[in-house]
Amino acid sequence: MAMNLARSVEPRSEGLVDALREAILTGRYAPGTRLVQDDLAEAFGMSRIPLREALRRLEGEGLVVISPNRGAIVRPLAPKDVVDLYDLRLALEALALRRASERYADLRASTKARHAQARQAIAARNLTKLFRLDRDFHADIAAASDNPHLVAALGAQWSQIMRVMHAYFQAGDYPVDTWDDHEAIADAVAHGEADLAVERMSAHLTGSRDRILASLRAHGDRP
Amino acid sequence: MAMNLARSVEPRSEGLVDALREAILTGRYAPGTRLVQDDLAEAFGMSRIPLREALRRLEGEGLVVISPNRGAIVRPLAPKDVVDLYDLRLALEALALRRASERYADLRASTKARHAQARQAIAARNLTKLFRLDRDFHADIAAASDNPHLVAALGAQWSQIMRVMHAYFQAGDYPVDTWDDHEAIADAVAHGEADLAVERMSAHLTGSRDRILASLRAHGDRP
DNA sequence: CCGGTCTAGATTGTATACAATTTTATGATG
DNA sequence: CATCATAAAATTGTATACAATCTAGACCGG
Repeated sequence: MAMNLARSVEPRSEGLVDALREAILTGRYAPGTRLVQDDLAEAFGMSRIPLREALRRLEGEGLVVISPNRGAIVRPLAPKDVVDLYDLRLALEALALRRASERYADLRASTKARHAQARQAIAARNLTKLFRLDRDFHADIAAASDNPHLVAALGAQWSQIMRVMHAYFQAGDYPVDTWDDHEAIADAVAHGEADLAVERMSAHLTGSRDRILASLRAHGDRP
Repeated sequence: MAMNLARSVEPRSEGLVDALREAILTGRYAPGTRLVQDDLAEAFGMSRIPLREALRRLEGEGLVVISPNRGAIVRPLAPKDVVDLYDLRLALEALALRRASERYADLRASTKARHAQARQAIAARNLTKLFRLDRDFHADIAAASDNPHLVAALGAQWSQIMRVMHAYFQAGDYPVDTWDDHEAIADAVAHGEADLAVERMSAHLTGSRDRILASLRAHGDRP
């Protein structure tokens, strides 16, 4: 019986993947960083076996590059990646918006709630929270598309863009009109106006991208 | 000084990933199949350590699902996946076509060459070769987009769709007008007519998808 | 016959140990 | 000083062994 409410203890490598991914997305392990197995294994208190499996997992996700006999590094990022990623992202977000609009998905309430939270987070200079709120909006749209494969593709994109932001952003750079944009997009979706929603998303993403590229040029091209 | 022309012997797990992926894409390991580590390790003549790493890699690619303490299975496929995958794929292919059209990428020669090869492959009933020729066309468009992230996304899609085709196709079902479609699309791209290319691609993919869905309904819903 | 418990077998998870390879340090040589 | 050869150290790759967990079947009371 004892029906395992605590859920069988997950294998070491499970939580490890999440911890490593988190560290990579937030830039604690910056692009290009060498991931030495002995060091990481000691840092996480386990042997290299589960660690290596976690690295392979992340390799499959595109966050890590592994060269035979030479080890793993956090996948590097170049300015062109920013352009390419946003180009791809817009195509994915547009599809998600169209599918969400078809069913008049109403994300207005949750979007508004996040807007309020964002104000607090801005006041508290809580950048981590801002990232999470931003992600939640886009994740909601993805979920509303009712297409798990699209959700996965957008998730992969988000990971890369998160890395870009952490690599090229300074805390102050977070655009304040993000949350107004979100509300405008949610409005369009709720009214089934897909084209309008896509147009607004396009402006939103272009602005975000250009801000990253500008801050990149300002702070030096050598990230 | 013996400069390693033979390229350092790649680690066991490298070739293994390719071999496993191949087996999954061609349906030799059908969707839902349990991947028992001991069996696979023996089959490939190695210990479970490199094998497990290969499975993690494929998990990251979305080809395999691993449950803690219960093992890995080939990721299942449902009819809805076919719809979702093609929906996503069209968005990706459309983006690739637009970028390729911007630079008037001329894929007409290689496309025509493949058309000729396809005729031979059809005569020889070489289904594997047909798949490869089909993939090459779409890979060429992806490459012409000059966006590695888009290439990766399309590659992931192609993997899943390959699985679908092998799961739901009979040898005879390969649509013969595929190669005419390809030539028409390449023409449009070479003339920079992106909208036309996308329209043709849309028709091409819709036809392909519907043929899969039909053959699915015909041969029973229990793949 | 049904549902539940228990144990044996099968299977996965990981630490240890060692082999293979690459990188770094060293010194010899021109 | 630059360049190459060589040895030592660091690091990755994998087999073995064993612990942890799950699965299947035997058994039993109802």
